[in-house]
Amino acid sequence: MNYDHNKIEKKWQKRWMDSGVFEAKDDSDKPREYLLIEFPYPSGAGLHIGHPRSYTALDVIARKKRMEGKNVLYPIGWDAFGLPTENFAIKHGRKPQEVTKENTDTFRRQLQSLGFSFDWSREINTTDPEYYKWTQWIFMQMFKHGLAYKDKVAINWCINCKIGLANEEVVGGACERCGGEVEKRSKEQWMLRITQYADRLIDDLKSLDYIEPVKTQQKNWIGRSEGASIKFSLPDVVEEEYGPEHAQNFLEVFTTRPDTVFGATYMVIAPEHDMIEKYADQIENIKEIRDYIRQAGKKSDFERADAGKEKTGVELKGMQALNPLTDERISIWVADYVMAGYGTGAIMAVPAHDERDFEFATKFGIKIVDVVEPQEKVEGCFAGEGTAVNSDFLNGLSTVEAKKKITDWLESYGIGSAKVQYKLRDWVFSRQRYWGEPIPMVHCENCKTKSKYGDGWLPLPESELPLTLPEVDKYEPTDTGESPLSKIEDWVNTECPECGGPAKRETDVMPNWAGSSWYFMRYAAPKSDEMFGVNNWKRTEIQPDELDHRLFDLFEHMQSLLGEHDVSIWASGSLMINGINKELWRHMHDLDLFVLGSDFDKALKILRDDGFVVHEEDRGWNRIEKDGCQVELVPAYHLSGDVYTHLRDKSLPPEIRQQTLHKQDMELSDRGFLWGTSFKTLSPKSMLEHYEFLHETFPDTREGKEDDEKIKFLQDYLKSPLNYWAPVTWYNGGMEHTTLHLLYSRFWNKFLFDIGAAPTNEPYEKRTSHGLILAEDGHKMSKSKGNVVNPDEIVEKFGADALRIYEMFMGPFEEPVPWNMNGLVGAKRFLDKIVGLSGVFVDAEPDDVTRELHKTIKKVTEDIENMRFNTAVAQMMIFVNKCKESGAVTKESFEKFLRILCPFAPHLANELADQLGYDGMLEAGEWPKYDAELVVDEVVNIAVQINGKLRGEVQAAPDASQDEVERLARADTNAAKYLEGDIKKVIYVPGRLINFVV
RNA sequence: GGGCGAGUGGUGAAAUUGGUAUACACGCCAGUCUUAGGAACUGGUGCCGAAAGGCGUAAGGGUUCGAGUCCCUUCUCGCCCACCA
Repeated sequence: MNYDHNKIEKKWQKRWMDSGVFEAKDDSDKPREYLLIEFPYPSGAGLHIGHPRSYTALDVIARKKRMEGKNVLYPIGWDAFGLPTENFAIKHGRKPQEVTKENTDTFRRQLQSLGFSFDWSREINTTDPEYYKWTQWIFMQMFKHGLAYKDKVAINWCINCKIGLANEEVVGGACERCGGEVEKRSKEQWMLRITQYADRLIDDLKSLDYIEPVKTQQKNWIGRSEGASIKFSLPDVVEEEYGPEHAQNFLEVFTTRPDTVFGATYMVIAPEHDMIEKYADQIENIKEIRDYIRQAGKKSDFERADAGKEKTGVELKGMQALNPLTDERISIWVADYVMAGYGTGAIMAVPAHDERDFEFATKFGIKIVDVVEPQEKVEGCFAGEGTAVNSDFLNGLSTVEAKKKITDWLESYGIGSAKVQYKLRDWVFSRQRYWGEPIPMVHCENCKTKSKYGDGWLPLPESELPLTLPEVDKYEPTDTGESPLSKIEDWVNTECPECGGPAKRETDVMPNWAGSSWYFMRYAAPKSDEMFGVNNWKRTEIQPDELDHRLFDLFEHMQSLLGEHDVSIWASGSLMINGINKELWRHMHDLDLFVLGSDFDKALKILRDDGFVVHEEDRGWNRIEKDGCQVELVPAYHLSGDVYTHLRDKSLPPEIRQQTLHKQDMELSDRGFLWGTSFKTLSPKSMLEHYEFLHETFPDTREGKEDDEKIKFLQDYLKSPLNYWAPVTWYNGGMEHTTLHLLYSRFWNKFLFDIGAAPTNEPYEKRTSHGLILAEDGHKMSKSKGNVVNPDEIVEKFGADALRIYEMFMGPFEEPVPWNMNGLVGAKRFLDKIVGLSGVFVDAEPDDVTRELHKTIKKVTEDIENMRFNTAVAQMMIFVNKCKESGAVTKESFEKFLRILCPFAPHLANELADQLGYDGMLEAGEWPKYDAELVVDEVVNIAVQINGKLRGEVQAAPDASQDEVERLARADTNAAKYLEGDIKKVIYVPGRLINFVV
């Protein structure tokens, strides 16, 4: 029966909006559930038919979870800064602000027409100054913590877009956005030190419920490899000519196979390597080398990376290196198969055990020495693991053993050390564009030497945020690479926040990954002026005194000393609370360090050797002094699961001074990073308990009094919406964001956690991914191909419910599926059939209809949780077919069915329930439960097999005994024919089959 | 070249994870109806065969009473990365 979808869909959308049923409460006795989809970029093209796939999926989950009694947050917003809008605006001579408003209006209307249960009261927009105020605030914190820095780097420059691109935005040597040519340019850029978080970004994946492909892609992207760095000396360099600063002339390389160093018969440096110009006088064929470098520079990364092409290179004449193990002189080559950006930009080449080196050595006739023997003989190059040969004291060792031994050896002679290397690079954060967040930094020549930050760059005072984007008439980028903002003089020229003198603003803006790196937090408190603080807590800027500075330096010095030796240190509780209250400096006086138990003696030795005075105190405590600063060092027996904290008051008995924090308190804790320093951060909840404990036990001590304030802060903090909602419980999005947005936002979240602004170490507990919707021709939908499906037309003709049902039914959620208009017709037909059922009800329905209903409830309930929406819809179709077939269903059964239909087709389900006289909205009702006894059939078909081949079928109860089924099977005339010989064995699977082996 | 994923009717796909292969839907064929609609309804629809039966999950081999599912070899397609030492 056909129904007027347009009329009923509008009606219910209005009711949902007016009643506010989908508005989440910041405080509730119900369990919380935070469901998140990637907020869209409101492009001028309008909503893509692929958007609703992800949105419907989580909408189904959100609606079901609400009916199951959860307090659900399912928010929506706009990731609205970015190039396409800016380019469109330039082309049409309009303001990006206006274009963005139009686009978001269209998107909002389109999304609302699909009936998603978003909490529209929390709608956010990254281009809203009240929003980007906090994006700027976060950047500023990063700067203050040394994670944002300016650096002159070779960047990817898109000639067409006139913009610097992150490595990730260069696809196959071309610009990801416009497909245009990309060249290398050197420019001062703001960089974010994401590499500092590389280890944690990998290690913390373990505890997360992300689908495997996401985890492996992130791991591979970060690309951690463990190996060693080795210094090869350069015997030909004449020391006097290069002065004392060059007394240590060597070429350093990184290798994952230090065990093969005996087979290193030559070395290769990247064309960009600085030793070429440094030793230009020494190199006899410098002209030839420079020619080669020039040619290599002309090639794009893409051409250079073309693995199929033949290797090229030139030998440096007049310079050789010394293999420290064989004492042989080996040649040095420049070749573009070695890249400047990875490791040291130089390698030791072991042609016997590396395919690239093998190819190169074969071409240029360089000696090849086998130093690893494989298990089985192989031809040519062998890159695997085996047994060391021709390697002096390594001979006979396995690859793993040899790596360890040679690394120790290198370390003991000071010519190498174990090293971890990453593929991940720091994040180029500047864009020479207009439509982005202004970077809230000021450059003051006068403060260059005086400021604590050193290079003249100063953050704006927080009170000046947001630094709003000035409205201008012309905002086209320039050929020179200057940002459009640089032309607005009265904006660029400003006062220095430190000395009041003339200063200039930063004119680059942030990339559009910035706003999306923390938006999930903004949803928790979309209008808050105290986003990362609460109530009356004032985040006062405390000026560090001279002692603070010295402590700070000392602390950094210790860190660099210990870090070099791979000794882990954590700062103590006093620093943890500082992470939250920002009153960092005050507590620097009380700084303690925890040192990993097993490394404690080593740490002491290193510090003693460096001139620290170590006073042994009681119970393994050590006070360390240098230059008038004191730091306490405490062994933390982390490996045994406990970490100790302590009180300073020596008059107290030791067992009270030293309180053990149990492992369970540490659950939410994690290693953090502060000024390049590892420390252990407790969760705010553990901290609160800790301070409450101290406060109650020692109310009169100095710390006990201060704890009042801390406790109040933590109590407020724990009540804050951000703390309530974080982390996101389920985040669904595209695989294409795995190594960009998803990684960036994990990085920002970790940083904010470390400084106490975010309550959790990880932003998302669970991550799933949807497949693309392709065009009917199986290709990607694109305007240029003219194969784009318009969602407005679909909603108009078939209705939002039909579109939702179809998108859930079309195939497995995580797989790409081609769009098919006929499939949509089928979905509409299914809905019409339901309307047809709704007419007449019976007082008593057949048993099999009831059983089918309970099976359906069970299957739909389970399938939604596992995102198997296609089979959930199929099962609902089976139920509807069953009802039609038997022509009888009770009102009660049908109503239950409407409740499980509701997440998929909410408009129709509500309309029909309303017609039945259902009181209120289905969304406010309960999710139906199934009766476990009714989900199994009374009688099932049991297959009769002879030697595994199907020969008959009998009916029996699912739990029938083997004897009974065997008897029935023998009575089956068809099967009996095959049962004449000896029966060797009978296999019976209850409710499934019986198999006779004859 | 590396990593991940996938190959099942004419099509999108199911298959309780080792237990009756092709559920559900589309399409197609035949029929009914007329309010010609992107209609509805009924029946049929893996292949060969008149039937009995046989053959069928990319190809080949293996384990098993039994394999779409597990193991080995090969091929094809998709996505991501790509000279990462």
